Amino acid sequence: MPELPEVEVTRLSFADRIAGARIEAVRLGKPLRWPLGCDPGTLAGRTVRGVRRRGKYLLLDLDRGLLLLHLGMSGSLRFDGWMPEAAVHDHFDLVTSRGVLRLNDPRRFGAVVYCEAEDSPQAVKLLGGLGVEPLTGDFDLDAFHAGLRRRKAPVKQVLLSGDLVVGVGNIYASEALFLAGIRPTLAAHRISRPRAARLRDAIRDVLARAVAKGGSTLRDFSNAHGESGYFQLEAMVYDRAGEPCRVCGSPIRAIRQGARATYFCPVCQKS
DNA sequence: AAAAGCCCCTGGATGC
DNA sequence: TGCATCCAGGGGCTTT
Repeated sequence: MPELPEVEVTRLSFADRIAGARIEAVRLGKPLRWPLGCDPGTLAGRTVRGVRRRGKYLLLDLDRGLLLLHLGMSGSLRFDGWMPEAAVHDHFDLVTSRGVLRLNDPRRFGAVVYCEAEDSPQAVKLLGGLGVEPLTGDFDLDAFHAGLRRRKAPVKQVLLSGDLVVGVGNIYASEALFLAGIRPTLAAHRISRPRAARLRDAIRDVLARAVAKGGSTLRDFSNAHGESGYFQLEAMVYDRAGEPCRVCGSPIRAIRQGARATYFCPVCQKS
């Protein structure tokens, strides 16, 4: 479900409220993708310093150690002073002095992992191979173009892999490639420098606009306040197979790349 | 090193 | 109405 915009919108919706909170208890539901990695009881008494994001991971900094949170395909967080009894898909509660942070995740591809430090083996295994953050000054054109040039896979797959640039998932990969006028099947190494520049700008643009719209709510995404996003209404191609291109009117085409749907306009994205 | 497949899991939509 | 099949916003791991 959640790509960079949804994760960032989630972060923004509770980071200020949870900063400074004292952890009182941890409640676990059904197992998530990985075990917590520590005795839940040992977290009581620690303080949440703040919340950062790296790619699609959220990092809850504690006064000692940190919690890595991932929302997988179907996860969402809530943070509230009052929380109802845990329901079927509520699998993690962080009970704090300022409220309960709850992870709801029907498919359980998400995870909450405790690490002693950001350079601990567990943290490095999960975060170490990640590409650059697209919304910072680190998203350098030279490095991006050089990265594309050494990959022969279709550019859509390279964007999804997350080892060049992070946070671009299945919705925003299709959207960014449309904005850049690039066919998703084009081998990454065949992208010229000017087109790489266009693609970089398109990625930044679509992600930033999606954050501003509260992310995309396709079926059930909501931020930690329970509010939906609206960017799906502005999608140019995603989930619009057969519908007219918003620029040229041609029917949007859907194909399959690596078992995942890709959408593009055959006219606006000639190559 | 890079690419392709597999797999984790549940629920909703579709088709017979 | 019931049941089978396919699909879904991710990504780590194993195999080529």
